[in-house]
Amino acid sequence: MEERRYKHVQNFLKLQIQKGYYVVGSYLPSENELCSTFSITRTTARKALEELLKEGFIDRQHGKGSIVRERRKSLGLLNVKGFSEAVGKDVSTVFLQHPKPGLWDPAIHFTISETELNESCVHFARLRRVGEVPVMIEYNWLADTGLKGFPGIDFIEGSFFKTLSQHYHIEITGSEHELRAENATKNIAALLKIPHDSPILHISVKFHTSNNNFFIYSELYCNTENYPVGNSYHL
Amino acid sequence: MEERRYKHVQNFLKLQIQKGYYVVGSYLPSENELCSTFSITRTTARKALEELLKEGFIDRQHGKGSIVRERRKSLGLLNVKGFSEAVGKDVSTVFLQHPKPGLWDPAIHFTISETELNESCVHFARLRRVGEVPVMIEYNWLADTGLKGFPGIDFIEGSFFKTLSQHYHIEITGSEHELRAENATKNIAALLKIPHDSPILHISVKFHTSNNNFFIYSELYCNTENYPVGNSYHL
DNA sequence: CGTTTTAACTTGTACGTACAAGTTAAAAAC
DNA sequence: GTTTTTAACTTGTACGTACAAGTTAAAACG
Repeated sequence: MEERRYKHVQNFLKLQIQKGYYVVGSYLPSENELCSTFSITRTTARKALEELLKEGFIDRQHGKGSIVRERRKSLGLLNVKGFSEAVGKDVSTVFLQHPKPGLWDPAIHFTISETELNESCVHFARLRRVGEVPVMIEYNWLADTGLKGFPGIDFIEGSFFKTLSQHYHIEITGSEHELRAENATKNIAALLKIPHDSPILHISVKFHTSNNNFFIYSELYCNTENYPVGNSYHL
Repeated sequence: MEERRYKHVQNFLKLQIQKGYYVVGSYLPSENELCSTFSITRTTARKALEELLKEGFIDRQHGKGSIVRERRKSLGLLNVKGFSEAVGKDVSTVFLQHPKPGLWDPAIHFTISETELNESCVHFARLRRVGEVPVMIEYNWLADTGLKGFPGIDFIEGSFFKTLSQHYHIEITGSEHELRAENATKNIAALLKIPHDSPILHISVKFHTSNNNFFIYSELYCNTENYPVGNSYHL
């Protein structure tokens, strides 16, 4: 069975974007250019671009072209409000634990499949601050299969997802969340520099990726007193 | 300027679904049927159906047809896990305040536009329980313009959104959330039957609708001890 | 009667054409 | 030199055709 023509063009362009040949804000080739370079009709070229639009890689502008965009914004991911995308970028991230092989932790709230349990896992933890104030602790686990040479490389622009995309061409395709309000444990309270038993927001996340059967698990602990967690969804 | 042909078909089918002429699980007319009834080509019929798919009204199945689906599931809305969609449906909702004209409440976290402030608003509040255990309190506000005869009608299947869709053909098109972990106030604690100062999850929501400039504001207070709040997003 | 084949449906992909509509920069008019 | 017009691009809509591929029930076969 042969790969669909539109799928071929779609994957070609996606790879170019992932590799950084087209930076955010730049324009992809026009529909007619794609037609001649791939020997296809506009119907097929349009279908490929339409799919990239659905996946959140591009925006399309009538009369102008297809513009590469920050994909993260198309995902309904939770984010600390006024964090990372905020204007005042006095935001810092420190590693509590650099990526390192380890064991699947019982702290993970989502159910881990048999296949994953049989593999070894990589763990890392980070603390995120606004100014000098710590606002979030983030524990992450993932199966270390397929990501050759992973624990040992630096994150591109400090972003794990960006590294996953550019180095391994793996994209986030979805996520599941579980939200709980809890009293901070002694450990968490100390790291967030808040009184013991302060209310904190505990978020358990299971990220789905373009690589089937490969998931990323995160447990987040947020001090929402000054920086609430935000989320937005639009059709 | 004339309405686009595909848009006409799209809106026609959408209205049929909203009015309940096509129930969830039933099939829409096939592409070829749409072609003959509307005197259009398959390209146009497909475009209309493709749009309904994007909006979450239908699923499409190769070789079978377009099936009407529960739209809620396509929206990245927060929901109480094991609630409403759960198997054991011993779930109940009681009104703390039936829909009634009132004032815009300062408890609303999102900014309310000038236009909205100049209009009067409708308020209602509900308590949701699993068995005998209260798990969530929900305060809602909306501008009462356009929804003629609203405060006074019963909710269809107890759902405000379903009522909005079937009676007024207004759909939820997106939402913004702000999440906070807080200590329960005396009032909230009493309603949720939990000790004063227990940690609760406070969610502020601004729903966007198909009716531009019309929003719904909610403030939710959840006891997540036994029923965490869930959310899932898929491409 | 039970199985296999066929035929008639469905949606999916891909071809080609034509014109509408938004954008932009060069050419023409003033 | 400034403004207006035009022309050359872009994407959007809509036409029509053909075949591929998934689904299902009736027809043919054993």
